[in-house]
Amino acid sequence: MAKKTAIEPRRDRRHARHQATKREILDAAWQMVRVAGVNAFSLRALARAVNMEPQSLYTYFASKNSVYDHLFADGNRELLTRFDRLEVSDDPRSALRAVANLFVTFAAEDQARYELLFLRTIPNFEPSPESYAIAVQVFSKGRAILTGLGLCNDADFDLWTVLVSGLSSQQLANDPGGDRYVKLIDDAVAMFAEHVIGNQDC
Amino acid sequence: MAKKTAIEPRRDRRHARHQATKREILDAAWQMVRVAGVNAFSLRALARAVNMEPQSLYTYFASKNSVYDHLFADGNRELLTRFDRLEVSDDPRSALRAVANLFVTFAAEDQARYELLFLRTIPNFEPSPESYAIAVQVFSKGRAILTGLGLCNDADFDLWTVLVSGLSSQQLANDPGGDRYVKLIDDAVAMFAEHVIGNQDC
DNA sequence: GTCTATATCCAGATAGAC
DNA sequence: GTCTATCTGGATATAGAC
Repeated sequence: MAKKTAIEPRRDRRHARHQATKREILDAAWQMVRVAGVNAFSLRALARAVNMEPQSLYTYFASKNSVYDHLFADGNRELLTRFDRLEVSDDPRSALRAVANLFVTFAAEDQARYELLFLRTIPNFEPSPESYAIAVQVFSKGRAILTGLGLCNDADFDLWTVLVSGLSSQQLANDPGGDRYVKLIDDAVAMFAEHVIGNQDC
Repeated sequence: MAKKTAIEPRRDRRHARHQATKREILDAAWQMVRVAGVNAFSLRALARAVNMEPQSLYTYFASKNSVYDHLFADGNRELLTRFDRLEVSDDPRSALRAVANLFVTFAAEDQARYELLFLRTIPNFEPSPESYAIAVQVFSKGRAILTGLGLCNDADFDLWTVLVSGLSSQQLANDPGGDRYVKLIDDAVAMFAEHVIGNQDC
């Protein structure tokens, strides 16, 4: 695709403009789902937010679910980036703390994003294969980090995800904007580390 | 209210019939949210399911959110009943296992019910004070059981809810209908019990 | 790429006859 | 208590002019 750039500069400029508008629309969409929730989201309201007629959005997105799909991909890309940037300590406990902090913070930041990425509450939406592939990358990255720390047991990894998803969902459901469950991260990690030590046969 | 029964039998019969129809409608509503999800639920479809015109439903429910509210109360009453029936063992670990099993089983049985009771994904719905009071009873009951087992620390109780909600949500999200996370309950309880022992100052 | 016009359908809710 | 009729507004999506 990149080789066309040199040959057709006009098309390239048009493409860039198109992408910029698309991004602008998606940013507005994020703001809307954050304010009103993912299930109250509508194309009409989105169009209003970007000063367009609802029909014009179809130049950028084939359907409402396509917008959801781009948001889904956005969110997963963001999470993947944070994982990639994470410097993993040599000390397993401190590394586990960092991973849990990263995930729970990401979750607590944005209820709508959490709902979109990790709960399946939107009636006819499921991510496209391309977007889902990013989610798989996120999962693999998390799994790889824990394997690197010497945690190779599948059930123990599942137990780990139980902890971080439990912390995340309780924080969002019972103390949105607060830190009641975020404060439990260190204790939860200590509990987990104590439990799985010596349990591995890598 | 009960004293009116003897004086006005006709009103009472009418009342009973009214309640029966209401129940029938709610049962149909449960079936619908289970099949299509809580967010795809509509009064028109509900009316169709019970062979009524949509407008007739307003004889029984003041609004769509009132239907949600009755479902919310239903679900919490069911959970409360199960807690009340639970025979709590003297052995703390075995009691904790039973509580976790009760809750996670309840959650895994019905994704829609879990969403309605524990996630807040329906745009303009929040439970009425009367319905919410039942949810509070459920929480108190759970808390009382754990206190009875010698767990009096607030943070440890929060950690407990993190575990059971994490098990529940992961089971529903990643292995609906299966037992991948249900199988982890005993291990999770063992981990928790080991961790909180000696941590209490009741 | 954006618009007007339109198609098609669905939603929640109220008024009033029977 | 159930119906018909109706209000009001929302939704996603397509066709075609400019």
